[in-house]
Amino acid sequence: MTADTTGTGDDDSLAETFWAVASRLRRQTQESLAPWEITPSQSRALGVLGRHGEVRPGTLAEHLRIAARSATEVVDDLQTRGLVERRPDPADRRATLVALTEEGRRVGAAIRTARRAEADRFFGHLNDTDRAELARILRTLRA
Amino acid sequence: MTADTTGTGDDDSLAETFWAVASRLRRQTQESLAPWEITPSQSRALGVLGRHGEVRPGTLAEHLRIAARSATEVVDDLQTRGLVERRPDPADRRATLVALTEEGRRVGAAIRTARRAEADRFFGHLNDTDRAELARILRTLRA
DNA sequence: CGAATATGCTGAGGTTACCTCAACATGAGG
DNA sequence: CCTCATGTTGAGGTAACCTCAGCATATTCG
Repeated sequence: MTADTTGTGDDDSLAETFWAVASRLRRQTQESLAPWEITPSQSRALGVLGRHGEVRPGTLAEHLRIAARSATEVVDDLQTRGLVERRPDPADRRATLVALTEEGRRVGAAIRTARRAEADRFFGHLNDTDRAELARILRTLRA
Repeated sequence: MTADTTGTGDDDSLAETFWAVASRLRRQTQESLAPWEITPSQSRALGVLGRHGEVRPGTLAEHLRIAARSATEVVDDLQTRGLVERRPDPADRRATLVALTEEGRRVGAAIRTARRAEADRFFGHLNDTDRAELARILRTLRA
């Protein structure tokens, strides 16, 4: 994974600055993930599972915005790592439910904490007003 | 390419909001690139070449922050599309210089314009003060 | 009810954008 | 001129996606 996926080198418009910051944040986030040897995708999946409880691969795929087939793969990986388990969906015998294992819950929580700490560190360089301003402005851009 | 490469699903801290915005911006940028059927990497390379004139593949790689070998590939692609050409480096017979063709210059400029317009549209939802604030705050985060 | 059709998962195999490693040519310093 | 460094590229690998096809089950409808 490299710096700036979006096609901008090093000049200086708002967009460029934005991507430069994004790149820094991504790098830092990635490092904070390293201790668990988990890929971003996997971590994302853990997040979804933590928030939604057991879900079917297809649903997971929607949340991750990837194809259903690809979710199967992510689940496979997490399963070999012992972080999730598959069980039959009692409501539909075609389907499978993916659920966190005890270990998965533990790791998921640890990651969430680490990520939060790391984000605080990152945005901690700002004073409170700036942080609030940034949040407000970003929220309007998110729409 | 998917939404949020960094492993965060859908909750609501500053970081999450930031990535949500990033994702929107990336998507939009990508669409604005579509007419040229050019990948983000290639567009990045065109940008570097536009800014630096002729460079060696190795130098290009540094700017793109990818391995030298991978730069060779990007150059190959641009060359088959007729956007760049390779010529021997008169100063060092091991080396090659990569330069924009006329067409490459044309396309590069067009892309730059499109990208700029698209960024204006994106950040245009903000009023002038907010835009300035955002720029300032992002610049401090870039450090 | 039974047939047609839709849905959920996954095997097989492809693509893209990277990577490393080794080969080869040339440059530079002792 | 011999050794070591440097620049590019062939060969081959990987991660994270993708589509398409197949199979099992569910749902709908005549």
